[in-house]
Amino acid sequence: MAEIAAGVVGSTVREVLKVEAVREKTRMAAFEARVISAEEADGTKVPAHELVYRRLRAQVLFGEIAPGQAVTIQGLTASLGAGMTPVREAIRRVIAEGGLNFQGNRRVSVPVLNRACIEELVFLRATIEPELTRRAATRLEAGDIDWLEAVDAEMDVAIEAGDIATYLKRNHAFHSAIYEAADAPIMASTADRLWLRFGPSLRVVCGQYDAAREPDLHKDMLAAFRSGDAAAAAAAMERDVRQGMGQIQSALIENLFSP
Amino acid sequence: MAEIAAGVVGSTVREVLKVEAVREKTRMAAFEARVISAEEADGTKVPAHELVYRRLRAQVLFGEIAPGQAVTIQGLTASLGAGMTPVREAIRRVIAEGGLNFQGNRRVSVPVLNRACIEELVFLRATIEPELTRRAATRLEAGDIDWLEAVDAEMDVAIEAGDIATYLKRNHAFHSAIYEAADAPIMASTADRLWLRFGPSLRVVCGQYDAAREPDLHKDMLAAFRSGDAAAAAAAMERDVRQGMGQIQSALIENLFSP
DNA sequence: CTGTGGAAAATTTGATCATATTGTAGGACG
DNA sequence: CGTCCTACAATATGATCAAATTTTCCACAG
Repeated sequence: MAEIAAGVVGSTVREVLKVEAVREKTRMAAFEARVISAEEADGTKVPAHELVYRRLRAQVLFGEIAPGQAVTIQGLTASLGAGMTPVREAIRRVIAEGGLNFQGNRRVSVPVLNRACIEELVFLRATIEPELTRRAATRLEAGDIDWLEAVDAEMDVAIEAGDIATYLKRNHAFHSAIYEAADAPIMASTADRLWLRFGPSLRVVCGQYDAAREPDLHKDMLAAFRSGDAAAAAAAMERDVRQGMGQIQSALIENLFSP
Repeated sequence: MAEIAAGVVGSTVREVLKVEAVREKTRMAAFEARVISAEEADGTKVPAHELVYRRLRAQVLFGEIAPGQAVTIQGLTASLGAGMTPVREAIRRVIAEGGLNFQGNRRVSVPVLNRACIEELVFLRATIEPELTRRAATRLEAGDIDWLEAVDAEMDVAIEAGDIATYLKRNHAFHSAIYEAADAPIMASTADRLWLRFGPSLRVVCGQYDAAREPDLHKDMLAAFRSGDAAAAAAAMERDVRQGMGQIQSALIENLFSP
């Protein structure tokens, strides 16, 4: 065990992650590369603690670490090839964002959603995200909407192909881009933090429900953006939020006694 | 400087803070001691990084560090007598909560509010905090309301005496207790994080406006709690939020060009 | 003879620190 | 005015200590 760890630690996190960072020319690829790459878009170096944070956050957000599963410092130092200090800082950040739970006995794990939490999340999301959408609607330019449409199309392809990982990433990218466009950093970070709470459960839901049967509210939103109808876009976002959270709630109620 | 730091570092943060923790029998004292003490209420030890975090958070929240002022790791290791690792983790946590700003050139400072931020905060607070109050109203018991009333009374005394530090702490304690009583952890943590954003500016406001001239909405809230009128309590909270944020906005507009 | 309970050792994991390395800012110098 | 240099602060590592969990093993009752 010690020998294995020593072997991994030999190469820095920067080198390990550089290999993964497949740089492409499309905007989407650049968007994803930002999570993994050792360099920022402008070429400045990204510190290790930041890289570890982004990787860890993505792992939680996209359900790579299952709800209830424990996260250990030493496990991350081994799997990411980083030192203890950066890993520690990354974990603390994600805990502060609600993506991880700090149990009293100094154990850290991914929180498990219960019914009360879902109700809270529905209230918060249904309040904040439509407002962000309303603001974004007045600021999005044609090129931005084109990109949103492309992301949404990639999402549909992923659904068709049963590629859950890509579906989750594109779905988040779609929403996240709208929040960024709203030019309201506090609300955007608040909304993004909520995603960290229900993200881990989304993957569980995916296998259970046929999303294709529900109306596609992303399309409504895009149409509203095109016609500059902020109220309609906000309304579509609220329905999208309620639809998604409803699916999580249904799935969790069924699985309530079957972990 | 190095000599001074060395002198302080000799004693651990635990010992330094233990001295400050004047344990009393009143609930308010216990409430405050929790921030500083080296032991939890049940006697379990609190790790240094947690203590540093609480201290730092309080310093930001109550304006002991002014908006715009820089925060350095080494400064905190010296002033709190802790090692670098715990300080580092605490800073990351507060940054993740929005109480500190991580500037690209690896500088950390207390963010300065601008008009756009205040508008965001008004929207979020005016949405979330009344909802928390509504929930709290159905759960607060007579003893809890008694305590809230006592805290509010202490706040009035502090205002009368011109003791801004105590005023800010009691005001926060009043709101914080309501949020905790709402039994909605996600919403409560969201609301508490927002306080971290405008807290530093509250102290600036205090010197400028005569709060006594505005209607005392805490009293309305308490009356609504007593009569079990959740809607009235929520309405009072919303007015209280708008009143407070309005004062900040007025003060900042005046001082806009006079730092 | 076997299964259960509990205590103690062993292992894993977390917390903290001292120190080496790296990057940045601001001043000195051409 | 731009470039280089120095001092300082942040980043990152591995070592060390402490806490908690897991495993092991033995005694004893059934």
